Amino acid sequence: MVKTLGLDKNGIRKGAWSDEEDEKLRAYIHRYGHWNWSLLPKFAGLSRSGKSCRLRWVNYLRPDMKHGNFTKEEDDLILHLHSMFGNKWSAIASKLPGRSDNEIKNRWNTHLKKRAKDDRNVQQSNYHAVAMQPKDQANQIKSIVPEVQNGEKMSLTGTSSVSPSCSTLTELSSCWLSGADCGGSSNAAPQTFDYQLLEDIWTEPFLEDITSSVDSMLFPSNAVGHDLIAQSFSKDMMLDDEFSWWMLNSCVEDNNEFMSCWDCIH
DNA sequence: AACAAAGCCAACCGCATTCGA
DNA sequence: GTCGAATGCGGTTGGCTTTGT
Repeated sequence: MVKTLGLDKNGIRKGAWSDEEDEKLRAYIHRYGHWNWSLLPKFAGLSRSGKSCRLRWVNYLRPDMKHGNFTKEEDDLILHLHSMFGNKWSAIASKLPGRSDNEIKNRWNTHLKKRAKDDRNVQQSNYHAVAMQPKDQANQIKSIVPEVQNGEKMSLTGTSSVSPSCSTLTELSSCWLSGADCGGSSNAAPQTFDYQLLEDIWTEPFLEDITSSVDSMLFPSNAVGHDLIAQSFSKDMMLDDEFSWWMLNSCVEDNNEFMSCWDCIH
């Protein structure tokens, strides 16, 4: 499971850490802290590079580290955060106390990447199911939602805040299911849309699938996951903060701007 | 039982960024 | 402003373990 032990040309040890080395590093940092990673190994009596010591501490020896299997809630949170941050493992790790970026990265590559791909496929097939519905059902929806028929942009606020700006209900569904903004007036502050109204409209069985897909895209599928996310974000950003969502929405078209926007909201 | 393939994860490597002289 | 050292980050590797044949 670990790389074989060896020495490089400078006599620096490589490969798996022994219990003795762990104890030396732990004891040293406990007493003096990690004031300088480059000099630390010398003072701690370790034949390791500073880099290696730092990695060992950050990924394994830190006292607040959790060891063991990931919970479903943690998996859900990683999936959710990865959809926002991409491969920004340190950013994701900062939202999961006790887990290192390396651990999360491994978790993603070995388990969650496949699950995320499967989820996307499910969402796409739901979208196609909607697109294949008869015209009269689409007209029925339009007749109930005059704002949509008139081509006005709309967005969601409230407990399930998200603010795609779309001109038709189908377009709106498409945006939700793909996680994309529809474009248009993305720089405008969102108008409000009653989520309850949406539920009243979408009473047909096929539409129930959509609403659950939308929910699962916006949040992980279980209540505990919701709590975790809420805890994770509560310090930095309120999910139902309309301004925050508007800012994110207006930046989300440009991934490079997204991160700076995220920092800005903080 | 023996072997191969896939899964898993600790650790390494190289690059980017930050910091201090 | 420049340069080198230190630090941090993300991608990749290597080898042990588990599973399948």
